[in-house]
Amino acid sequence: MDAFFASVELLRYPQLRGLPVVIGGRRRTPQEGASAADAALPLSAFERLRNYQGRGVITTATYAARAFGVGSAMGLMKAARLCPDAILLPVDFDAYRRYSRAFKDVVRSFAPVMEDRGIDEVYIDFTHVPGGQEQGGRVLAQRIQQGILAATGLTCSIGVAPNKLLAKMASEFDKPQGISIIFEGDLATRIWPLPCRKINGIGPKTDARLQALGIHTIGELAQQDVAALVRHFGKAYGAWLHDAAWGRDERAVVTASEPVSMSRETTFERDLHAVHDRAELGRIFTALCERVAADLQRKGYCGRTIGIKLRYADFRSVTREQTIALPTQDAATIRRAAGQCLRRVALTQRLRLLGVRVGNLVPQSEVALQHMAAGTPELF
DNA sequence: TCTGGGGTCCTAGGACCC
DNA sequence: TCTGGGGTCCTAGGACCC
Repeated sequence: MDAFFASVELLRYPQLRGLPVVIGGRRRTPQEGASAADAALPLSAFERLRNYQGRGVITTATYAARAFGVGSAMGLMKAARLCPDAILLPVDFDAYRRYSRAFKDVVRSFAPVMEDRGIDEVYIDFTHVPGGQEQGGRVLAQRIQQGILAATGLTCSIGVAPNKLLAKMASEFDKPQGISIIFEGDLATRIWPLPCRKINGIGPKTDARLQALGIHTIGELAQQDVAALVRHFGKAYGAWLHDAAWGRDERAVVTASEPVSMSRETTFERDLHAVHDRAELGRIFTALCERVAADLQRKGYCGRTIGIKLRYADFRSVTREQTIALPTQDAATIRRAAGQCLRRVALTQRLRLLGVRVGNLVPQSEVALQHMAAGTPELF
């Protein structure tokens, strides 16, 4: 989806169309849900980025804002210097999730073999869709774009290719509202000139290491000896880098999967000290455990591995986890295990973030009997 | 001007078992 | 006297993605 969060916001605030708008920072509270009247709010009613104080990053920026050099993951204070007049909107995940479901429903109505890749992205297997091969897939891609636009008012960009790796790259060739089709024979002309960082799976760390080796483009990566890549990056990742540079990817489109973990974390408005701010930290900690427990209950899962995450003021992170005998979705049980984890870390430095995670998940239907047998149905 | 929140997967060492 | 070869599970950290 094109600038997904920002595009959803523009649907309810059409008066912001064409203006620099960034989404980020504070979460929208339920009382702040936009009403029909908001569509007519005067521009002066919107908060400007220059007035923002505090922590937080941009999750999405409109294309008008991107022209100022602001973009995803950038700190809001930095963005405020680049574009002080930009309008700042708090995130509203409930709204984005509704639109996410809506566009995925449209996709599935055309092509049922769809893999969910988060809130604004999917992979689709066209192979067996009637008419999917017309004009190399362009006809079906156009129909999907039109269907999504009609159902949601949102635009998207589609890449069509022989595999997921290339399709993902192709989807970024012509944003917004583009369709790009890549054939195997296009590798040298359309993929190899791109920077290595464009490969989904090469992040900032690997990119820096590649650059240090004098490898900047995918074509340069492709020319490397596999053995040399394996020496530098390990057996599995080195071989994968070479395959990726040659456009090789055999992964299937996976239509269903079970969650592995659920977590909640929060960055404090100011750094907190374990002793000095003990009461406040304790309240936040318990609330995080309750939120994870509520998530598990709502989605029908229990987990055996309870963990915490801390981020110190200097941004170092540590994690601790503990695996308990029986999977749980009970807030007090999670709180107890997480509390034991917390006792195993040094708390002399100020903290900026605290998180609670439950892993090793199993569907709750598989757990009830275990707790009955153990005589602990209340901890289930 | 410090840098969100929710995830997945991988690695590597140690415990423990057969 | 020093020393097998699997295998699984647990833990901590890190890279990466949306």
